[in-house]
Amino acid sequence: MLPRPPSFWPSRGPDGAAMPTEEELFAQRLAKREELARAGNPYPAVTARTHTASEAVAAFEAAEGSGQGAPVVTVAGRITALRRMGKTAFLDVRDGSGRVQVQGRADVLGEAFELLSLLDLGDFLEARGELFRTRTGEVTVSASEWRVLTKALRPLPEKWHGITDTEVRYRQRYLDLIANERSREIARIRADVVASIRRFFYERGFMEVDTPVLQEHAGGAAARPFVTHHNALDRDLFLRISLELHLKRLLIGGFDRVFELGRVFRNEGIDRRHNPEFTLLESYEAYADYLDVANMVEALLRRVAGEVGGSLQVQFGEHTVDLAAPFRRTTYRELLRDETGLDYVEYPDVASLRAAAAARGVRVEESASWGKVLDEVMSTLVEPKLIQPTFVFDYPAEFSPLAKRKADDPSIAERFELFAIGYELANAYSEQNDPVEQRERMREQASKQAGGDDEAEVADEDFLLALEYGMPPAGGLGIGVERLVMLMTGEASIREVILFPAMRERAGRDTGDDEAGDDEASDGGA
RNA sequence: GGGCCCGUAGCUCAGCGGUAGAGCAGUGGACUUUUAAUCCAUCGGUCCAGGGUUCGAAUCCCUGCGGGCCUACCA
Repeated sequence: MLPRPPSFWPSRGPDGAAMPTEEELFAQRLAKREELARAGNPYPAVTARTHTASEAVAAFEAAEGSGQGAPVVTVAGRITALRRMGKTAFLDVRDGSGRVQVQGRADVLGEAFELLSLLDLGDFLEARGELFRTRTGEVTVSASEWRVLTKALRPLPEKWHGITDTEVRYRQRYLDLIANERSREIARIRADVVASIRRFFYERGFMEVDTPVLQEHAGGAAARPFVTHHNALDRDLFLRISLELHLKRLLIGGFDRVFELGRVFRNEGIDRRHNPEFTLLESYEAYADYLDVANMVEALLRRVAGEVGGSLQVQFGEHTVDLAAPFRRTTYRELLRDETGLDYVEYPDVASLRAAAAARGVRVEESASWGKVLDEVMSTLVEPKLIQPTFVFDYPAEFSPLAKRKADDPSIAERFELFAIGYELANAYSEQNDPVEQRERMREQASKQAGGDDEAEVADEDFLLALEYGMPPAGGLGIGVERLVMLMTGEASIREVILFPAMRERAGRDTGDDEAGDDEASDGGA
């Protein structure tokens, strides 16, 4: 359960009525805050820190090694443990670099020692003093002076079980980060993955760009968009579902290598693998085709894994994913035939294909198109088996409207998807740059949409106009960053790799209390 | 959307038809080298919400809210 908002801030007064525990804890800390304020500002703007926690420890060890005197340091951080024992106290102080112990002694601190009783776990503290090593060997700051940098008003999660309630972990991620080392580690790995991706593309001469999130048409993928409204223009706009069509406009504009790491939004369900907003990496390279892109993706994954985890053998559950060996390469038709015995060229119409799918236990909606049925067979029967990185080349052109057809077989698109640990990691094409063909394909999709398929591509006339000016042949790539991070961390849920995953709206707060709180607030001046 | 599981103190959990519990945190006390400090004492509950069954409900039933997993949907 979540803490309630401090609607009780206007204290209910010392009427002796039993206060709820949480409120009582809050009130105690508020009182300590007041008392600290009498001795100085409990929220000063500047600190006099000279060393991070880990720097302080290192400085002492260096001095020790060279026989110099013990350094005097000022450290600052959050109090994560507090051991008071009569006339001595030990505090664990944690900052972004790590932890350092601070000792306070009555004979050194005098009156300031008594004020230590106003400290709680969670407060931020600054302490200055000489470093020494305790009897148990720990490098410690012997405080000659200290002050509070931030008084915390709510208690931190319990010190060794931490916080496990998944809901609280997601809704109050800061508590999760305080309590759970693993959550901090995942966040860092994600940051490292993104940084590594950027370095990779920079080194290859790609330019990073930003394209609009609010769009007239949400194109470039098949997904339901979010709709919003622009008041001044009095017009509905869509949140983008991909980056594709704007990046291609940049190829037309003359930038040969562009990429974007951008948030996209898809109005779909939420589950272990899907979050309504997620980060997409897309890159476009002129004068390259999808085979060039495949080679690049392989290099990219190795690079990221090497930089992030140091190993090209990535553990995922019971599986070890090997990124070092050349990735398996197969084709859509061959893979499907090998895994299910279904050769789709033998089923050119929906009815027969549907029957073949049903014979293999795959059932689809009545309205499903030929491509949809095929995709369903693939994703339920084949994709989950693709644990090791596997390139699947040459998708049916039917459901690849933005890809170029193969020169020797127009029923096939120059497209590949890369799979690992059972799901799609990357999707790439030799990009369709024939404006006539592209217009036909988009119109086809648009009629599907008119026919009730609200996830079909929309015809983006502005994009088609751009295409008519000529786009160089190019290889394009899309990678779901969260899925890549899941692979790199071994996490099975996308919510673990998104700091603030989408959650339902919180339940209405306890009846009556909010109104009462508001009344008190509005009556506050009376 | 469907199925299963969960919701008890600030945190982690026990209790599962008969007076609401433990550890940690808090408060008071002892303690000048602790580090899950220790020891003594103590405060703390809308048992998610609403309805029902029952002499009696945290416990059983129904509904709702929130969460998790599975499934469906999902380029």
